[in-house]
Amino acid sequence: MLDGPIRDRVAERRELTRREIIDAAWEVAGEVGLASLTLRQIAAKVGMQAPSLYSHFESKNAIYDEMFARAWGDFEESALARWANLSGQPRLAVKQMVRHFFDFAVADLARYQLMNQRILVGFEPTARSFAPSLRVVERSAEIHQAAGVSSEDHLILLALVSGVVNQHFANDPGGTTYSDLLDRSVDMWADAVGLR
Amino acid sequence: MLDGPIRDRVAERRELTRREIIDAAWEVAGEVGLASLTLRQIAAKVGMQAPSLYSHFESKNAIYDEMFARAWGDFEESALARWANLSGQPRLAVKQMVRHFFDFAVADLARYQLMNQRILVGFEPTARSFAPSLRVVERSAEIHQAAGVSSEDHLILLALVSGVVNQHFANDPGGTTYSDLLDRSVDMWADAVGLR
DNA sequence: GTCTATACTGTGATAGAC
DNA sequence: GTCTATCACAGTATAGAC
Repeated sequence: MLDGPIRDRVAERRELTRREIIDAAWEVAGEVGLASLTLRQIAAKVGMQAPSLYSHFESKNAIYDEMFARAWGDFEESALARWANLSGQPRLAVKQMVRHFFDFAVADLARYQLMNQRILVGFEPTARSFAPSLRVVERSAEIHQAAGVSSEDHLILLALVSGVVNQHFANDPGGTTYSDLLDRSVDMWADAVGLR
Repeated sequence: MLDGPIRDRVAERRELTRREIIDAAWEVAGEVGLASLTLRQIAAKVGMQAPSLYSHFESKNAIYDEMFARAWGDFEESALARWANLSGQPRLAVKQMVRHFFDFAVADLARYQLMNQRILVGFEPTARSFAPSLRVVERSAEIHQAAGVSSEDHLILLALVSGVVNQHFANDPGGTTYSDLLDRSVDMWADAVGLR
């Protein structure tokens, strides 16, 4: 006999379908915008009728919630992996963290809006979906505190980076203007807070 | 006989009604969010039936466009008035400009979203409505150039300020966390660019 | 210029057959 | 679990009486 827990093929299949739906939702969001995405569009993309989605998600907001959780979960995963071996030079380490966030944010407008802006009116992420986001900010705060950065200055760094991302999307999406400005921005901040 | 052009009472009345509608639209936007505002809600607020709005605006986007123009027009008016007598000390002058923008932005989320973020999917401001926005940025660039600030550093300042506003709305709307951080943020930037 | 009436489309969501 | 059929409602927009 085989050891270990018995695989639950039904649950696995269900989870796979949920993932398919979320992937389709991201595709649609990229095409028509996060706010104008409709259940019918998602269903069409995944080869279902719209009502069938309700076998997998109890509402449209539940889909948004899963998208939110997945987006922050993905970022957390990639971030924690990188942050485990940052440069020993604090300034360089910060630049690495910032660059990673910038690249991740800029890669997908809809995802960035869902993760970091309040553009969906009726939607509030559940506590469960919000958890990865909290962990990432917390971990970033710890790293900066260890480097001697005050919590206020940490907030300013986050504001600066989010601002550069915003300006990128607003004024030069697809261009490199703000990507080119990123390192200088961080240097300014690092100089001011006295980071080696 | 009286001199001067004859008043056009009809046109005046029309313009007044348009203004009433835009004011009502801002009220509704503040209540339900910029994107979920409906013509029926605006009409109800102004004491009309929804179709009657089409006597004054040719579409919903035309209403958004007028809101956009009015918002930037208002900011331009108040900004140019202040910028005419800025402090002679460059750093203080920048702080005054930034503080004014921050206060204006933070006073109204819906207005800020319309002015500075792309949250409405089908909407693009017309060239006419976009003009005040361009003039403001242009004037700001001139002032900073006169103070010896490079155009790159000017862009970084704009990013920084927009980032602080964003973090305010995202993390502490109604609070003073980011308002309190604003001066220190600008000082960091001013130190880095060597502003007196 | 404003009204009533209405057209038409699209939305999220539900019921029940299979 | 997916389907068809349908609901109730809101969306923008137009026609025509007054």
